[in-house]
Amino acid sequence: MTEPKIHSPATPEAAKKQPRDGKGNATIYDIAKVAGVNPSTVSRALSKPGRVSAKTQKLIQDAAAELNYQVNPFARALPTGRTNTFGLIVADITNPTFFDIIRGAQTTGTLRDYTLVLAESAESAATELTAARRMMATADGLILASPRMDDDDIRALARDKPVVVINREVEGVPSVIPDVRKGIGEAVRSLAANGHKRIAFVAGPAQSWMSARRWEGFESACEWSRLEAVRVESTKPTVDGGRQVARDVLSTGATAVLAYNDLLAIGLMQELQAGGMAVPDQISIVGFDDIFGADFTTPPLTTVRSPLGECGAGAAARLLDLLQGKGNAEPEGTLQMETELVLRGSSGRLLAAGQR
Amino acid sequence: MTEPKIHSPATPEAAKKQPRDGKGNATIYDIAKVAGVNPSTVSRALSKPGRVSAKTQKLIQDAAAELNYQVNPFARALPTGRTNTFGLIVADITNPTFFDIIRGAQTTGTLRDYTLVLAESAESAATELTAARRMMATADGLILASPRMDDDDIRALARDKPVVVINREVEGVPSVIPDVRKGIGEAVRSLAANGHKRIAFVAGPAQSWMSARRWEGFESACEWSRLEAVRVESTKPTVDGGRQVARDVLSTGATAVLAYNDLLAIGLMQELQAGGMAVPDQISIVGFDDIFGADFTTPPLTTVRSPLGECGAGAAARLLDLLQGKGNAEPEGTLQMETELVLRGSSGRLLAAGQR
DNA sequence: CTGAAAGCGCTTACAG
DNA sequence: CTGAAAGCGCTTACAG
Repeated sequence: MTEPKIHSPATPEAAKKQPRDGKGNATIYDIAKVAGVNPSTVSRALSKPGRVSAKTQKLIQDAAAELNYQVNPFARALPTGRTNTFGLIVADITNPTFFDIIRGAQTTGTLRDYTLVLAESAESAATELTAARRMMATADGLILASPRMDDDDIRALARDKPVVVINREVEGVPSVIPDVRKGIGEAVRSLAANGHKRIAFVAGPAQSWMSARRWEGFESACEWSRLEAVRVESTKPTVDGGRQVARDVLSTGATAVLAYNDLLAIGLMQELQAGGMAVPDQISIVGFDDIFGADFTTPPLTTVRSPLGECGAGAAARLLDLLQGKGNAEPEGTLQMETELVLRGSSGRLLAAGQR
Repeated sequence: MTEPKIHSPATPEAAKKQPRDGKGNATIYDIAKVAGVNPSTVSRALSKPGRVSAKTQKLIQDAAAELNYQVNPFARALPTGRTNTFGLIVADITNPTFFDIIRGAQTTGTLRDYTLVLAESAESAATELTAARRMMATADGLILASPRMDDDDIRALARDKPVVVINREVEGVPSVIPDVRKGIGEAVRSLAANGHKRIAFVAGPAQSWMSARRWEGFESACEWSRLEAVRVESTKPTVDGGRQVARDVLSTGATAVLAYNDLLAIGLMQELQAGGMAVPDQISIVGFDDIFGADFTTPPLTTVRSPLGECGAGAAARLLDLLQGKGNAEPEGTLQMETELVLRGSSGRLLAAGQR
């Protein structure tokens, strides 16, 4: 009988890796050999400290350090099904609204030893769903920021693995949203205090969940302050959309306007100024979100700040709680983050013609 | 003899997963059963089409579709060591300079069936190295955008797996950088054509590789156009840093200034305007990068556009070529992307006092 | 072209 | 507390 042939079909890659830095990647078997224990003991020592005697623990730790051991995440993921990874899908990676959300999620993820995987839907519900499914295969859970897909798709995903939604409420799925009331209330009261009587809201996309909330908040705040609220539709929530809506805003006779978002507000302000109007002397403009660059304008934009970073961080915390079995108390509620008015130069008292 | 006991230690997770959506996750074994072939044939059909007869291929494809099969990326990664994942580390996730880089990398990654994993170094070389090592464990390769760590650390990483650097040149490591010459040349010629004689460069961080390149380009462009080039140091490359440097800029007597980046340019413009100066009538200001918001200012900022999106896309393409064994031709060279002047309102002809 | 088998590097229920 | 063993779901060299 000859020696048994050892197949090592998966080894060509390993063979390529070996020479890379002289010592290749150590495995728990290498550690076991050095420490003189069984590989399963090494596994226990490394993955759940406390289940192993202090002495062996140290032996193993030292061996691991000596060999410069790094766990192989795939090998770990295969039997457990967990990857310590969570996904975040945003509608548009170049939209500043999402920057702080990304950072917030990233930061709390890293703090809790989770890695963030980011994808973008390019504002398409179909792309979003594809990306989500793809992520579901590898990530432990998912955060959807301002998702475009419909509630049923979101619920279907949530049936598979934990999902947290930002900027939207979906029945049965936990969510984190900015509570617009406080910020809008402050904005409207500030305008009222400056003598404005009729103020306009420039709405966002018709299907936007958030735009509807903001309009509601606006209406009720105006009612409360006894101001006349008028509504103007925009074509798209961008700087360009803001420019296009300027005529309509003017024709309402409103002396102050709250825009669905900062981009609209900035475009509107640019167009009005180009037409010779003075901001805020002739018209006050208030944005929404306090995105990066909101203070680049002249005058800098007054805006209702959305706590986007906190939303991202809150969503991540929520998701990780779910993954780690905490927070069973209120797994499906909505977490509300407070908004606040950031008073800058684009809003103020109306000046009579003679004062200008 | 009793029935052999079957240990299934790794199954509690699977058991938890099963009920989730009624049918659990199908494996190649399930497909094999349905299609009536061996699992290894399924594997071949799914991972390298063409190695299997057309008939079996179809059989397998249909079974996979019917079972709604999704590969398990971890199971695939374990024997092959590949994950179809690449990492991108940026210094600051809220710095708009990186937005387009991220998007560019993301887009070409998705196109080539790779997933982007994003991390942030928070401007710290140490954090950056930690994040990089961590990513190296799971990703197939790495892109470093404006890395803060030193050349040796980068080379050490590159010894392990393919690495591509953006916005910096590191000997022995492939890189993608904007070629500043064309854009700066255009900017300086434009200023010269508008009658400026002495122009200032507001430098970025002393250790910044890019700032040094931009200053060099500025100097030689000025020499070519026979303009006097003066240099002003800034404390930090932010809007605030721009404000602080205004006095120094004024004291040089320059009538135009090119700033290391748009943030500095915007801060500088705000401070000068606040001091009563007219831009561009009394002083022209040109930024660098064309970040989001550069056109929010009044006047909108003239700037040298860096093709950041293309840099991200180019770096990703380069990395994936490396991973897929292409591009052996020039594995270590520098890929240069062209810059260009974006002429907006903040630069122009100097007006004599009487004309203002 | 296809089957049978070994192996990737971990984790964990089962016995001591 | 620790060892021996099975299993996670794939891939691929080896034989037909």
